[in-house]
Amino acid sequence: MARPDQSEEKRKQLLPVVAKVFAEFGYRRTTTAELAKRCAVRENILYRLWPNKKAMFIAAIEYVYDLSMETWRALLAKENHTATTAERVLDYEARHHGEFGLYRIVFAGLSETDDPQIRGTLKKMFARFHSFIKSEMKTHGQAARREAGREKPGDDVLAWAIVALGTMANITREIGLLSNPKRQRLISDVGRLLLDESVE
Amino acid sequence: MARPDQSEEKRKQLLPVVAKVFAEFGYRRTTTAELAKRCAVRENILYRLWPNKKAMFIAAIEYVYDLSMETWRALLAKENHTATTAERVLDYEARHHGEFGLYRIVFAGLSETDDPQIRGTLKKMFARFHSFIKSEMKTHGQAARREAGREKPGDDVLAWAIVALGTMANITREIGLLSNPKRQRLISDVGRLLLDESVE
DNA sequence: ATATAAAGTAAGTAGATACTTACAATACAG
DNA sequence: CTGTATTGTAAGTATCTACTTACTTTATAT
Repeated sequence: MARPDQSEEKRKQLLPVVAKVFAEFGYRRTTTAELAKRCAVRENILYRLWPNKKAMFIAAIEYVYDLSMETWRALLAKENHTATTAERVLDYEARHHGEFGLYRIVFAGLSETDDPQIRGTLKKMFARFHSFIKSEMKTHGQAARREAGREKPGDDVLAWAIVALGTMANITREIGLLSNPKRQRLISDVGRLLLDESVE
Repeated sequence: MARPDQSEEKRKQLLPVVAKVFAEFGYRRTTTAELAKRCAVRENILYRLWPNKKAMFIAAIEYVYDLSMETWRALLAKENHTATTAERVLDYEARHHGEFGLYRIVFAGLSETDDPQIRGTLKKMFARFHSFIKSEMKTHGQAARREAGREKPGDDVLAWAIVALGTMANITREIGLLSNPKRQRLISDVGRLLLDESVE
């Protein structure tokens, strides 16, 4: 009868651009006009693909998360007998920090946590990230016994790790991700572990 | 000649209210109209105390940070021979998470990191926070030898700690706080430490 | 070819919102 | 008392921005 609907393809095509703009400007400061301009379409075309700006943002969070996960999975698929998968992910993250702008979008989302949809998306994302890491820790565990001898972190780095715990604890509180007792354990047990590490 | 200028007192009086509103709504979503309403004054009075909205926000970050530090210092001043100062701060943080809304304001700030003033304020704040922790770690070090036996964190908690490292690393990148190599060490050295902890 | 729905263009609108202005009331130094 | 600077009131303005509407063009299935 008429032209076939290519909305899905168009969405896939524009999403990387949309995500990039949100990563650059955050949520509030990103205007639909700017989104349209960078996508080289008119605003109403964006509104045919997504119901509103919030939906565009949520799509961006998910896109950028999927992209990160894809990279990690590809890393893990590579055969490498000198390092566990968990180690490989750590090495990769240490070198390629935030190249997809994941965290800029996460921070933008954290400023919008009173929106239940955005909070829910972040929550799901962090939970999946965490369970991914946890499952990889098991693989690491089996190999770790064989290979001892790691770099000892200095006090400076350990102190940053403690700041990290405090910050993460607040993120999980903000998005309702961890229960109070689990958050307390995160700070006090791991914190104590790091404190003790600083003297041995 | 005329009435003495009481701007300084008024600023001090309104700042807690201003900080609370920013913590509730983030930066962009906080309107000057709402600020004025909650302060029970008219907008132009706020504009006599601060040149613009951004200045109000920066003042709020500093206020809330000072308040946290004050609480910690008070904690440390208390004599307590069963725990090191570092341990007391950890215990306190574990229990009283973000009661001053510090982190909500920090997240709001992280969405505005392309503003050099806001980025600078955050940077200074995190740096001071870190050096405070680092200096307390030394005190802890001397006491830790005497008292062994801490709670062993489970894999679940350790995995969250690794997520925390990744998140913190991105925060420090975002605000230009840590050099690339130091960030890499944060993730790989402490990450490895935590991974190995999960099996022993 | 042509009916039909999708893709694109252009302009507009209603509501926010950061910041201003003009003016009245008040308190204090002299 | 009184001139003066501060404090408070009230209204406004210029700009921005999420979202819409009305319309034209284009591609495709029959």
